[in-house]
Amino acid sequence: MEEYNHKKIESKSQKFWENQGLYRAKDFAKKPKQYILFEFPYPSGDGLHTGHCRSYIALDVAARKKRMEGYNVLFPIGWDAFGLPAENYAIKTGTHPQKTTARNIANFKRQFKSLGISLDWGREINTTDPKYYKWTQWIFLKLFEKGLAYQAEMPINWCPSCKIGLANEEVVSGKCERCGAEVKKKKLKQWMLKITEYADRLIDDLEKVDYPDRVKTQQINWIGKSEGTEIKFKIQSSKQDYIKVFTTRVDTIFGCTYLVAAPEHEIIKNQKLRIKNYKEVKKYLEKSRKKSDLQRTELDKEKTGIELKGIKAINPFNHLEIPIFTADYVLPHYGTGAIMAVPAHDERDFAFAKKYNLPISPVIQNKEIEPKAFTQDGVLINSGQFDNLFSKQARKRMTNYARKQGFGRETVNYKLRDWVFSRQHYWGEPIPLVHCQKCGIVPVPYKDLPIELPYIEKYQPTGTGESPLASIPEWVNCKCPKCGADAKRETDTMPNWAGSSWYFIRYADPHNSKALASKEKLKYWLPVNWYNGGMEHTTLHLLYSRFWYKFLYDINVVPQDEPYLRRTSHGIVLAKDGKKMSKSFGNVVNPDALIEKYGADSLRIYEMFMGPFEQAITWNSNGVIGAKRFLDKVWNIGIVILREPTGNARILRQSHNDKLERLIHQTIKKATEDIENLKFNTAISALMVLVNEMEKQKQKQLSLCDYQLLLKLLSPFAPHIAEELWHKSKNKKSIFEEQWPKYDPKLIKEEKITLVIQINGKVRDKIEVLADISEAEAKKLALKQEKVKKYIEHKPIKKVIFVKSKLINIVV
RNA sequence: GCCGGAGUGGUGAAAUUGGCAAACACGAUGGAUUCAAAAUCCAUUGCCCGCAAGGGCUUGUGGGUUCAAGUCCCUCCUCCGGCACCA
Repeated sequence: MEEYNHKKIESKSQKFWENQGLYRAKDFAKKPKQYILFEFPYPSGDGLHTGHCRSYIALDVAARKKRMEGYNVLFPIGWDAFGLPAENYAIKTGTHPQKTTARNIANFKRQFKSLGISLDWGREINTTDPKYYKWTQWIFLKLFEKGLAYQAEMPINWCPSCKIGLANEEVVSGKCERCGAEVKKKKLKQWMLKITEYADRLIDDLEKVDYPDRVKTQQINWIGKSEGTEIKFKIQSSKQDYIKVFTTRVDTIFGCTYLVAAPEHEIIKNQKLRIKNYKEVKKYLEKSRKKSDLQRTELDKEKTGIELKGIKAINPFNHLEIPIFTADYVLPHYGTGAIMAVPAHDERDFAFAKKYNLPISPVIQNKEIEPKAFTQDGVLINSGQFDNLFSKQARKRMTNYARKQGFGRETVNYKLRDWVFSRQHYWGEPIPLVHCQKCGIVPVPYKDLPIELPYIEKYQPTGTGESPLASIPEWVNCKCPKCGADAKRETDTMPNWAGSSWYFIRYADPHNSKALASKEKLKYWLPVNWYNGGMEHTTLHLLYSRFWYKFLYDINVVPQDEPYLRRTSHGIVLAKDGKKMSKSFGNVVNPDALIEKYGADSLRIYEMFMGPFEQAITWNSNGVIGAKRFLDKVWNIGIVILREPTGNARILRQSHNDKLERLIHQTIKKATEDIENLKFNTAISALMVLVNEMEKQKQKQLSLCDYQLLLKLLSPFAPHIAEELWHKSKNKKSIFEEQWPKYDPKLIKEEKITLVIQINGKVRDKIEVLADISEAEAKKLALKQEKVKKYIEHKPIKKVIFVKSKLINIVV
């Protein structure tokens, strides 16, 4: 057996494909279209690692198969190239992000090509290209025009020593990643997008699409719609002040023994003079201000809080005066920023009440509340006129009552918050707005787009929290588009998510300078048929892009209101140490060396064979050896077959021996279905079984027809070697212009099967029988078997269970 | 704390969805080939008892349903992923 020369073959096939232009998607072709998409990569300086490759290869397998099935396939790529690492690298080294990015893209491109991914390079896009971000800015202006973009004071992470705003990622346990200083919150005016306006549609329309249940569940939970009641609690001996709470359990309100307000709640400021322990309260507020939301979350084991002494709230249902606390486990941006606490029927309240020795009064009948709160629905007690009602009914009546009395109403809350769209960074799309003293905020006219990022030499932060753009007067100073007076540009840029929220739309028509894409082309290509990406993007990117797509649908730009018909997600590839592959852990496996040593086809086969695609898996480079051996086998069978004179009867024969024919058709079925269902690993193992059988028969029974069928089935996985062997068997055209094989259901059926004989559910014997044997016959045969006789002896037969063409179970 | 997913040989895993547990690979051991090695080929490879024929056990734990459970139901344990304490 000889090894095939993968280096020679792979570069030869790659050149052939490039010359043929095989993977270029044709606009408006008559064939049915198929739009296959993976999340476009951020071109980092580390290049691709074997973890990235897995999902690209998987979609490439799908794309290649779809082409052979007669589809006009769009399989595009681009670069999500704005981002923090390039900017930080620029601050450190002075190298312009544009240069770094170009260098990284060239490296990624080389790697994609060396893997043999069948991308349409004619549609490559780059989010940092002004021709592209012109349309990102255009979409922002449309959002602004429709009132979906607004400004609000929002806190950012602020490092007082670096004098720079930090991303969450740059804050490591409350400290600045670079200098270690304590990170503070700093309030800044930020641009926000009203994604909450789309919350209901983002939930409801999930019904229209084919996403895995776990993805749908995550999105629904993230949006977190909950219907409940808002109740006003008056402050005792205060005319105007009150605290509004939101609750889904208004039925338990008679058990409310205290209120908790978020540290940011205005009541603390408003009642400052009456709060007797204000000094201590202030200390608590300062402490909690230093914590991120995440830290507040992490500290759940030790719930902290402090009573606002001197003021009391009045429960409007039973007029009891109850204490008010502030605690940082209550977040300011959910609901009303304050809660009513019912320790008897809420676990968190229960723990808090125990810690601070607060009364616990049950209002649901006959339920144990020790040692744990009873949190389910039940029949009300100690609730005045609402006694004996069941929770569900009580919620309705009590909400109605509150509305009539004017201290409450039915309301809906979402966990989802509006999208903070401003970044104080250089390397992002400039927000196309102008601040004019006279006219206020003025949008840049559409004809003046794009507002290009100026090319700068210094990336140092300004120290004021503004983006580095603020320190370029030539760029900042401009004329107001409305009145012509001196004005200043907005210096905030957009987040990374902006460009990635609509890139798949641009692939339909990437060079259009008149529109983000032409209507006709959008109609032809959209929506995306199959979108694969990581679970880590299920709640942010996926939701943001669905939001933008719906908005673009509303303003009549795109033809549907859902962008992706089918979403799948790959499991991450862990490094040998069981951790995520990451440069900081130093555990990254680069595909280049593996391609050099074993070839791209072997790497591809292993990546697909290593385990179930949707499950996380640990990388092991040794596995590539098995894949290489498999391909060597395919190569060597080919050598034997192709050496035979073409006139040879055996070689020409269409039909061969029955066993092989059956196996071939079974393999076609398995491979076809498995690829569609992301079961690449079992598709390959089926191919291995077929190849092992062909190997045995290569000298006698195997025909060229059989072998070519194998090559077609193998071609999506190992395209280079399949193409080469296809050409060796006197074909001029590409194997990818061939039809995907079809199986004959009649030929799949086994004639004979092994029938399992069980006695009392234990396997005792096996017999070869015709596949369609009847129960009576099977029973007769089974009872004749020596072993069976031995186990039955003289015991009476109680029952016989017969599963057609599988087993017979005799119960004695 | 909440949500989601998963626990099967030395390793990655498979199991037609309730019907022969361990397919297909990696690794290991023995043999062939070789001056030698690599590569390749052949054989063995879940565990226990047994010289053998053969028998028993086995899918994180404990229980249940069933003629039959890796698969369904309940208990507990462990690991992975996500998170913005969702009131």
